[in-house]
Amino acid sequence: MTTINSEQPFNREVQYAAKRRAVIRSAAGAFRRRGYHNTSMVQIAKSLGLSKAALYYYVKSKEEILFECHVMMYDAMDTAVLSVRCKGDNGLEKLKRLYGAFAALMTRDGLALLADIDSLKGDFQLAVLARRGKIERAVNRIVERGMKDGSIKKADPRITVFFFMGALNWLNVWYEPDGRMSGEKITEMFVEQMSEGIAS
Amino acid sequence: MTTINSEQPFNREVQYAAKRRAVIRSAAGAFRRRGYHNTSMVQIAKSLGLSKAALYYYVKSKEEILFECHVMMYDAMDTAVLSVRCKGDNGLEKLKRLYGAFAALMTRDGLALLADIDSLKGDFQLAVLARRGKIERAVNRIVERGMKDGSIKKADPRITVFFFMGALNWLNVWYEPDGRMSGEKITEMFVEQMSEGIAS
DNA sequence: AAGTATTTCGACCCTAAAGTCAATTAAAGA
DNA sequence: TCTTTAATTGACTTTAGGGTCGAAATACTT
Repeated sequence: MTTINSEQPFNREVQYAAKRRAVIRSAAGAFRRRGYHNTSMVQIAKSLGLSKAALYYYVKSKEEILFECHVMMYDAMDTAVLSVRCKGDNGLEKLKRLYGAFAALMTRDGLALLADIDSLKGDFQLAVLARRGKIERAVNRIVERGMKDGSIKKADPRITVFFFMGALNWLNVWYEPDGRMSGEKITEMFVEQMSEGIAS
Repeated sequence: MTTINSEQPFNREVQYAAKRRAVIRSAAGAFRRRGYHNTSMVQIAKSLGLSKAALYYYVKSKEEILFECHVMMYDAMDTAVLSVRCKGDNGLEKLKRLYGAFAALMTRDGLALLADIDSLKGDFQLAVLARRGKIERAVNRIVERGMKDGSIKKADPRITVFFFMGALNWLNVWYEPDGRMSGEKITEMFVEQMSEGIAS
């Protein structure tokens, strides 16, 4: 049973999981570029050199792929929130680092913050809404903290957050990895722009 | 032929055009709320008290509806650009008024700046891309002008425009006409936020 | 090499929803 | 009231694309 292989990275489960992740990531890119409904399972399959049927060996449904795309992004965002929380900067500094981390997820890691939440039904949608709410609250908390400690100018935190998170979302739509401007540069400029708009 | 009726607003052509516009507007709202692909022709029809077949008396296809939604918005934006151009303010003031006008189109007039451009094929898509480009260039020009006259701080104008236009786009997603905050208030705060981020 | 488990595929099924049409109803004009 | 044209419909056709299945291929184990 438990041979030496199960300790190595190339046992069955690990490979299965890796391929599954590849499916999700590839689909995420296609969804970002063309949208969920304009991307067929056949297209996703072909871009991986597979047939459509093979896809269903790794995934239960197209909706599940979309769900996992969201989960992947929110996992990464949660991590970013965690990594920012501990350090002892003021609100603005925290927010700048967090915002930069978010932007980097898109420009560097190829993740996408998909808006397509209405294409998810029932529990899938509820779960994603819950995670989005969690992130939103975390960002709100940092902004409020910044308003208290005087590093961020006072305003309605919800609108402030909607504003610069909206800008980030739009990045999904127009950003092309091979564009003339590098992801790092864009990230940097976004942080700058956000920060200039809210610093007191 | 040309009876007195054709001078009145209730002749045939005018009514036809009005109903057609009603179809587009109603669909635009549904597209904004649930997305293009999550809205069926039957839903659009029922929300107007019509059958699906009747819809096709006013419209050639679902894609045409989406196209007209875009056109309606870009017409309104073009008008806003025109109305801002003549007056002799500096770049920042022009931009503030334009941005406010854009936001008002969404919060007051129920128009939507739909992102769903990939659901349009061929000439439809080309036409919309052309109009989007035109608006983008107009906004860019104002920003550049503002950077020249010193009212807007120097930076890459393209990124700057993407940034605050993205925020505007995101408004489509979260704004609900019956929400706790009024459209006027939101518009005002958006202008403020944008302006703070770019004024020199 | 044989046997077993995993992975992949071609061909098919099924359904939601776009789109059509002949027939009916409502409205306008005489 | 009769005629003509506009507006609307129920019932139908079509199709894209998600999802299934049993068989074939490939990879692993002994």
